[in-house]
Amino acid sequence: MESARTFEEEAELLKTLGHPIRLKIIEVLITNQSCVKNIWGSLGLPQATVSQHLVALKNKGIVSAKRDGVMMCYKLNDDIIEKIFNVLKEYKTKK
Amino acid sequence: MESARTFEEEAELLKTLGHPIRLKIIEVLITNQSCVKNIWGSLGLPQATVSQHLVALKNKGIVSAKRDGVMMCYKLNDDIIEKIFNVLKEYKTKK
DNA sequence: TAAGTATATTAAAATATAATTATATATATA
DNA sequence: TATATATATAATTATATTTTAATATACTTA
Repeated sequence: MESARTFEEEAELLKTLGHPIRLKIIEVLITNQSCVKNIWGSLGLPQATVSQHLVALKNKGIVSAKRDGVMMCYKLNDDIIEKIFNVLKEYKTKK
Repeated sequence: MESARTFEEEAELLKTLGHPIRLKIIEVLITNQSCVKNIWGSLGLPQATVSQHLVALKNKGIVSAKRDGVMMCYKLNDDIIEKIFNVLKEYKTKK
């Protein structure tokens, strides 16, 4: 018998995705994997801010990182992120 | 020409969905529309808690309410919610 | 209209999250 | 080894969210 779902993990995932900067980062990573400098450079955001959001994404397993020389290269871990992102494109606010 | 997306609204939507109680409420509403008492009764949660989460969901246009006598009947507003919910079912944490 | 039921609102306290600035670490190269 | 570059971490401050309890409102029916 299946016990009632708690949705704890699913909520964590959505909550982590639910930040404008993190969505922008994900948009970048959907196209290509990318190093940190590339991300903050293209988004015009402070390095530390981006780095902290990347930590948040990594802690939830949404992205993973690999060192390449001086640079850390981030990529999306799971197809599910792109799927959610695509569903989101249909979204229009109804106030 | 299209200016860079801010993802403000999308982030708000995901952040609002990203709470375990609200996901439970949504799970109930995917099956049937339902009055408040039904929701807090079946989830075993305080009335005020459920009521406040319903306000949050309504403010984002995720649910809408209609009075039926003493009762307020809530339903999901947008297919997109069920789509996100379905994508979420594939999700397994990678720590 | 009084009493009961269903729901909403408010306020307060606890906790969590965010941005900024400063500093630290790791690697590469002269 | 000294220096530059890329990234991470920490501390601080500001803001937002969550929960709970108490109270208020709306409707129904006797």
